[in-house]
Amino acid sequence: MPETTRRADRLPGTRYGNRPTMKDVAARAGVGLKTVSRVVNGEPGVTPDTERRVQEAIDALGFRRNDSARVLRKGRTASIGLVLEDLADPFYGPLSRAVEEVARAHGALLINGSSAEDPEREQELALALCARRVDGLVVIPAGDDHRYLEPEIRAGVATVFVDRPAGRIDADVVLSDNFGGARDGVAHLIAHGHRRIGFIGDMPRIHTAAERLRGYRAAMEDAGIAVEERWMSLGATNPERVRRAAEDMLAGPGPVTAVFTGNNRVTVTVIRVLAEQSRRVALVGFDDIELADLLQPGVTVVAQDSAALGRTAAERLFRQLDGTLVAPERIELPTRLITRGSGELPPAD
Amino acid sequence: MPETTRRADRLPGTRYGNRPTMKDVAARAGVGLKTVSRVVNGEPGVTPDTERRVQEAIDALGFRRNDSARVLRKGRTASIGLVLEDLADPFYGPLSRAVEEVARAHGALLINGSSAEDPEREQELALALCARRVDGLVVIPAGDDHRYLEPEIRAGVATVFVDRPAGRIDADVVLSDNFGGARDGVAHLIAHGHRRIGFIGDMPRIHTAAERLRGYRAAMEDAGIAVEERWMSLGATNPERVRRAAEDMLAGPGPVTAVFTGNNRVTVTVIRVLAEQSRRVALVGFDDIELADLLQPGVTVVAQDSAALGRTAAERLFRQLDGTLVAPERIELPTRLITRGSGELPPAD
DNA sequence: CTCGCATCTGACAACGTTGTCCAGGCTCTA
DNA sequence: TAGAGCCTGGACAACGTTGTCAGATGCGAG
Repeated sequence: MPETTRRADRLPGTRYGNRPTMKDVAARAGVGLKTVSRVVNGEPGVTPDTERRVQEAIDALGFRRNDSARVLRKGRTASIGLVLEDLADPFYGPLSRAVEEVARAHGALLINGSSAEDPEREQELALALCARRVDGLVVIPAGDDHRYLEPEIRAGVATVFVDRPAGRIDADVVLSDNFGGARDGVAHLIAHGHRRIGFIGDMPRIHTAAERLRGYRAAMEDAGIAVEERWMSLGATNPERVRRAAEDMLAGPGPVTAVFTGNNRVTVTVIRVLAEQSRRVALVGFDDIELADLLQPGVTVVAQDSAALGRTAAERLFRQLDGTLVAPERIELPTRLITRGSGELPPAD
Repeated sequence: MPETTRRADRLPGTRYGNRPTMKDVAARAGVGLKTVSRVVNGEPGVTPDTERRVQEAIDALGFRRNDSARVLRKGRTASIGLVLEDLADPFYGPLSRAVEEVARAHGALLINGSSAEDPEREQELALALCARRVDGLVVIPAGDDHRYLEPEIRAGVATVFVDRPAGRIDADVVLSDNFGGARDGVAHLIAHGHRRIGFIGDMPRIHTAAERLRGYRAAMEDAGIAVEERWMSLGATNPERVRRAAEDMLAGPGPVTAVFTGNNRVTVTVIRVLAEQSRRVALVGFDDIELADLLQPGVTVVAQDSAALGRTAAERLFRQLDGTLVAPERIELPTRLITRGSGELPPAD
């Protein structure tokens, strides 16, 4: 099969396996080094005939410009970094994709990494990206102290935080209205007659979790309901703990008649638990989930627009790079209550 | 608030805003350039006292090694590229994450980009990554001719294709058993008494779609069932077309009693359509979907392990870089039929 | 006290590209 | 035909790092 390449063809040994450089192209085309550079970059000042000869040499040698050298010379990498929690989480896919699209529109590549919710790993990753001299950084914080980025920001790395605010530095932040969204969601349950309402969320050291908890408390207080300690479960990170927490608050005397869940992962687990109950328990979840409308009953959620979060953050980042922006700002995007049935169930004591 | 940094502190003007270099560190510490390099890279041959002085200078200046220059000198970037179709697709999140974890274990960063199913964009992206001198490339092909990668592969860029095979070049490929999975899924429907079975899938120019279609045809043929043209819909890419296709094959004389869907997006749409039908129609879908078990009925699927695909591909890529591998190979991972109810419904004529 | 050796340090070139600047050849005009 | 001006092409330095190699320093042994 003459039309294929076998790996055995590859030149062994030397670095990059003897990749041709502009010098090689110049020699082959019989022109100067800079002339090749001009052709490659589409700069003016090359006669059509010379350009053709250079182009032929490029094609013949399979030359490809070395962007590392280019970056070293020019000082801009045309790439931005994205540090997020977990790409496998359905919440971050669209966000990442939105950031990528904006980057692409600005001719930049996106490098991303997952912090796995570990502050140390977040720092390690962010600094590795800075060492590559990304032009900017979009960070979904795992930690709560970002002073380690001070030298980078001072050195000109555009930085925007998303989903959670930065810790101890003054920087651009784009978030959802976690407090308001949670308060509205819980108020919705109260409006449908519930008073014993459970809350299952992430560790309060995570800003979004703390804000949503605050929203829950605010809604309850507004309604004059005293929250009992056992209605709340914080830091339920894995499905087993969420399950136990849900079962606990559904059992015993004075069980909850409704549950507010603090994020999509918790919601999914709680849906399973509720499906096993004989009694109908109301549910409102933070974050939308796919197929929520097809379940019985449909799942009422407080939805945030993760793509909009990413897009807004990335656009702001490039405006920093343009020099258009000066003062860091905190942008809060609204959430949307989507009623589908589960949040409208009446209390079943 | 003395503990925060304001962007206004940033030095204006010069490239990178005056980022300190090893030279600056050396000057401040009163040592030679190479000594700084040694400290930064943890090379031996530096007295503790000197090391301390250098470290102090590094901290004082906020120095961070410029990896672009390092790459230029060393020839390895310790980064790999991933070209996939759409990060927002739940199928690719875990795959990407798996690749990232393997890369991380090898001390490499992951740069990824979405091709949006456009061959031209795939090529553009892959070559941009090569220009950055990534050490390797994991590609989920959108196009069917990858000869443009020949010079790169020859130059030593490790390359692995995932999910779909490479076109016109001989390279490592990791895929799911699309043919077998689809055949088993359709056979499962036949075993439950169905004979008029619909197939809704992607454009057959996409390898996975073609294979799954082939599996459908094989299962039908094995059972001695002549497939009617109007039972098949190929190239239904957006929800509207899928919906129409499903409605068409469910209407008219001799409607299908079961549907096999070719990917997760199609499955989701078809679930919606079936939910509106008065008659119970059986369904088996390719790709698992979240909450499939909680629907009424649960959705029977042919599941592929996207994380395993990513992990296998990345591991193979690093083995190429180790020099452990020689001959390109085609690795096929098995799929798994998960029965949840929708695929076990009897025909309702 | 001096030599030799081991240890530590630094000068220098090179990586591949781009920006600056100058040389040479051409055209056009007087 | 000579001079001015324009256009094209190329020599050279610089970007920040690392590998090479030779010099400096200190210590112990003879």
